[in-house]
Amino acid sequence: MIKSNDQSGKEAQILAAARKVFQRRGTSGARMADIAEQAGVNQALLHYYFRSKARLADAVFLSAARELFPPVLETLLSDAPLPDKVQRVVELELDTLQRHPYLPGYVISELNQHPERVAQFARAMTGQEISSFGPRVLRRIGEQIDEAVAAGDMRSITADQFVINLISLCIFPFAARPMIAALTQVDDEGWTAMIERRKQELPAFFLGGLKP
Amino acid sequence: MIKSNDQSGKEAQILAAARKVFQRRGTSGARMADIAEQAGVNQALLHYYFRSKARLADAVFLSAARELFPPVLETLLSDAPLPDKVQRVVELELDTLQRHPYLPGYVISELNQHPERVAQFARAMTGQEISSFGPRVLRRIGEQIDEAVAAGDMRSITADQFVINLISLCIFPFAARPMIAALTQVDDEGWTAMIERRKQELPAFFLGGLKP
DNA sequence: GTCTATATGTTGATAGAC
DNA sequence: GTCTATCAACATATAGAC
Repeated sequence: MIKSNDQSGKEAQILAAARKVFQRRGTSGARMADIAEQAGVNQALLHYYFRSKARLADAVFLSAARELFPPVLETLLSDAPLPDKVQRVVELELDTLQRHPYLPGYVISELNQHPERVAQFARAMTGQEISSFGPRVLRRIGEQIDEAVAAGDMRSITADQFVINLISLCIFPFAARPMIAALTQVDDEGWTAMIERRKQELPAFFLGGLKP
Repeated sequence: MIKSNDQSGKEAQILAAARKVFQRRGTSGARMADIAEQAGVNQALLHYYFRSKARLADAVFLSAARELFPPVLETLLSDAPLPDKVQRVVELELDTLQRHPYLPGYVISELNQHPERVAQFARAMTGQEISSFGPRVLRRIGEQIDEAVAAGDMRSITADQFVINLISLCIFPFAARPMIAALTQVDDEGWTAMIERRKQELPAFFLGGLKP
């Protein structure tokens, strides 16, 4: 009965509020006062639960990083044929990002501005060290590429360029949404429509780029 | 003889230092003291020349935004055939970003975290309003796509998806460099090599994705 | 124009009542 | 566990000498 009075879920409220504020303002731009207000609690309570801004920021970053990549990496590691994987990754990622539009920009900012985040990111990819996971994915994709190339179904491409191209096409539009929206002059509805079209067209575009 | 004593170029020194610090730390993360130190001048001098941190940050952002996009947009607007444009944009952008690796992450951060930047960005695209420039580029590309489709050289694709795909493939790897480097476990040399390969392979990949 | 010294304002964090 | 009040540290900005 240690945290008896926390059925109200203050801790969860705080974390949710922190997610919102950190993702919009970045770690340095976020204010503890704003988080407290957003959570509807007193600022002192943030420190009671999370001790410091840095720790709270760590918690938020970790959960964000875990949301962004592991599902994709697991899909890429599965036994499905390559074209199916592409199809699934596009759907999975675009769906996730439509629900969490600020995630990519936030993760990119953090990773660029706070070097220590890189190691945290690596650990967040899975329980294990990235040293095993990243390369394992790339090896698996590489094998499948080799098969497809041997069968005459695909031009040769390195596994890392394959993966980089795929996630670039999925994630960048969300990270750069303000730019793109300005350039193409679309409002929120137009944006949603554009993303929906993208879900359908992207797999064909991506796989077409690899035809022999 | 108003700024007689500025042949030493203190103002330029400050701006250069500010660029460096803002691009690495973001607007909120950057410290005026760090900029002063980096520039080798006193902190009061920053205010003498730029009045406030906000104005200095504006100057830096503007120059960064101007470096990132206008050359690409002008290339896309030119009279060259579509495949040539793709080739040129890839070279141009990858070269620029190799020289300024932090640019994409910085611009993305700013645009996501500071809403007022969006309007500044729009103006920075060219002397004119983006309201004329962005759509003009898209219209021109759209025409060329239509021609290629009519000639049976290309699958149909909207002009905005065309441009989004192209800049995604060029810019994202730099914005997400820490992620990608962690995933693929490449060091600085490996990174450079990967980008060089990319310059050669990307145009074919991109155009291949549009074959009928 | 450029510096030192200092004022002013924020912000993260703690003490202590309830 | 949760709050109010307050502290200590830092960051931006200004005053004023040179």
